[in-house]
Amino acid sequence: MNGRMRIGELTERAGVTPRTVRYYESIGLIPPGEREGQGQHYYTEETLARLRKINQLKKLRLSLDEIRDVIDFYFIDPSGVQAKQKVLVVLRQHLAEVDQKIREYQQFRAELEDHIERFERWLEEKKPR
Amino acid sequence: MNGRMRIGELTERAGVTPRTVRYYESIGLIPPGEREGQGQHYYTEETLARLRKINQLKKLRLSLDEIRDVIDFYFIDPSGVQAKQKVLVVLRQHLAEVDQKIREYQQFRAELEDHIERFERWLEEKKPR
DNA sequence: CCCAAACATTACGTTAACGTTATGTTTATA
DNA sequence: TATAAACATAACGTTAACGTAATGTTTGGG
Repeated sequence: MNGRMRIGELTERAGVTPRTVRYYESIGLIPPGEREGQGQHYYTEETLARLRKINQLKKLRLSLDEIRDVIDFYFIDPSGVQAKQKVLVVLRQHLAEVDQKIREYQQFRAELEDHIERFERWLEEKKPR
Repeated sequence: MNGRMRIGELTERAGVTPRTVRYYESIGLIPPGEREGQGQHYYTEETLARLRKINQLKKLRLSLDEIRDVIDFYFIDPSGVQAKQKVLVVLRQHLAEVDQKIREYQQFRAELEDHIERFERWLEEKKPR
């Protein structure tokens, strides 16, 4: 609950490994943990929240590239109306993409069911009893 | 229509590349084409049928590993019952996975809509005209 | 016999997202 | 102060399904 944690606490609470955190830092997905001089890195609650949001988006099969395109909009706190409207545009676009993916999966699901039914009917006819 | 074709005819009729044929040979998905001494390979109609069956299963999004688990039954078991039962198991498993993904996407869709609505309400209150 | 296609054989490349050593340093605690 | 646990860094490894040179050999037609 502190604002300063090391990588061990961060990764445990986020459910990722240190390797993942460092990889995300290297590709600019999360900000690098601050360090005092040359030693270890310290991370904030906001970075933890970012990691959790990244995990959410990963579950939706977004690539890290795609996540990088949208992640900031979840954490910028737009002071003005224009900023919020920009966020809205991105979120709506995101919604459209998710709807598209849902349609694609449902289409594939239908094809799968069709195939399964055909297999079942074939087996029924061949082996009545 | 002969029983002896070289790789060019095989790949053209199967709709794959020579690289694909050799890769499939290397992983034991199709039998290696016979050769006279040291020269070129000759393939049979059965290998062509195998390639076409592989393509069918790939359209069902089976991995080559999964295909290798079932492909032999199409050509060894004359009734095809065993093969179809095995394929059925794999297809049902895929169906369950797809259903799970659809649920995840719908959950995320709901969260997104919630987010969007909150933004819209904020903008309405702040800027009612 | 000649030559262009077709074929064969290596072997490195590609993409994404980290895992896994290997080795050395820092921190916290007794 | 000693030392174990935690941390840092570098670099090679992994998965899937082939693509893409690069180089050499075989085949069929004229």
